Amino acid sequence: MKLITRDTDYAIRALCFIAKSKRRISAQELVGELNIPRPFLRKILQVLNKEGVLNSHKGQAGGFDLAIAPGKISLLSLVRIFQGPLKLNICTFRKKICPDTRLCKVRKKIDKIQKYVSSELRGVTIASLTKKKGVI
Amino acid sequence: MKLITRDTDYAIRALCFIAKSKRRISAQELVGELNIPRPFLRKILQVLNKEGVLNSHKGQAGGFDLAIAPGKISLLSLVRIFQGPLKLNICTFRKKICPDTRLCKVRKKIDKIQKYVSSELRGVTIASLTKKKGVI
DNA sequence: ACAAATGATACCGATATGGTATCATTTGGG
DNA sequence: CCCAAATGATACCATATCGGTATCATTTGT
Repeated sequence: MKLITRDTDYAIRALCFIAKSKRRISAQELVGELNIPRPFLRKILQVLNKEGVLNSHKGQAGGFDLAIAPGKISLLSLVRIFQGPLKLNICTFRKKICPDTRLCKVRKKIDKIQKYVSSELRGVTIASLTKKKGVI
Repeated sequence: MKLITRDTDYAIRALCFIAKSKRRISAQELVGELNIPRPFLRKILQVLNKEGVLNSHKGQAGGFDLAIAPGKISLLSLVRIFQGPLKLNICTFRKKICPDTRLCKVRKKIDKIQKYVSSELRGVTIASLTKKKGVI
C-alpha cells in the first residue's frame, strides 16, 4: 500500500527542481535532470498546469515555472491532485453489515489516523523540501 | 487509497463474531450474520486458518474457532495477512534519481507516518473491538 | 451412507497504476 | 516568415490488484 504514488513523487521532484532553479524549465531539461520518462513527465506537468500549480509557456524557449509560492504547495495538495482526496476510511457497507458507522470503532480509529496523515502531509511544502540540508 | 481493504475488513467482522460467540462457528452461520458473500468469506476463513488465527474443523458440525486469544489478534497483523507488510514508503528509485534515500526528506516523513499508523493498528485487537460499548 | 462442513485451486471482470504514442498548436530565433 | 522547439489534447496499452465466483475433492458426525 503506497501513501504516495509514482506520479505524485515525480511531481514533487519536478517542482523542487523548478523551485530551486527560479527560472523557466522545459520538460526536456527536467528529463535530463531527473530521469523521468519524458511522456509521463509531460502528462504530469500538464496536470500541474491545469491545477494552477505551474504556469506553462508554449513555443520555443517555452517551459514551466511556479504559479504559486513554493511554501503554498504542500504534499497534501499534490497527493490530492494525483491520487484524489485523502480518504483512508472508505466504508462501503450497507446498514445490514454495519448498522451505525458513527459507532464503528474501526472507523473511528481510521479517522484518527487520517487526520494525523493529513496534517503531516500538509506540513511539508516544496519550500520546506528545498530548504538546503538533505536532498529531496 | 484504502488503509484497510475489503477482505481485511470482513476478516475483522468475522473474527469479532466468532470471538463474541465463544464457540465453533460455520461459514454458513457467518454469512447469515454478516452478509458477506459466501465464497469470498470461505476464502478469507481459509487464510485465517493457514495463518494460525483460526482453527478449522471439517465435517458435519464443523466450523471455525479462535486459535489464539482475541487480545493477541491486532488489526496490524490482519492487515499484514491480507495486504502484506505495512509499507507506505515504497521507493523504487534508482540512485540516479534519488542519490541517498537516508537523506530524502519525503521518505523520512513517510517513515514517521508509517510508525504512527503501525502503532495505532497494533493497539486495536479483536478483544478491544468486542469489549462492549460501540459496535464493530 | 450421506449430508454438511472445510480444503484446494482456478478463473474472472473492473479499476488503478505507470506508462506510450500521435497529432495539433503556439512561438521565439535565424 | 518559416521552422524547430516547445506545450496541449487525447487515445491507447500492459500489468497488477481488488473483490469476488466456481468446482471439485476431502473429511466427519449422525
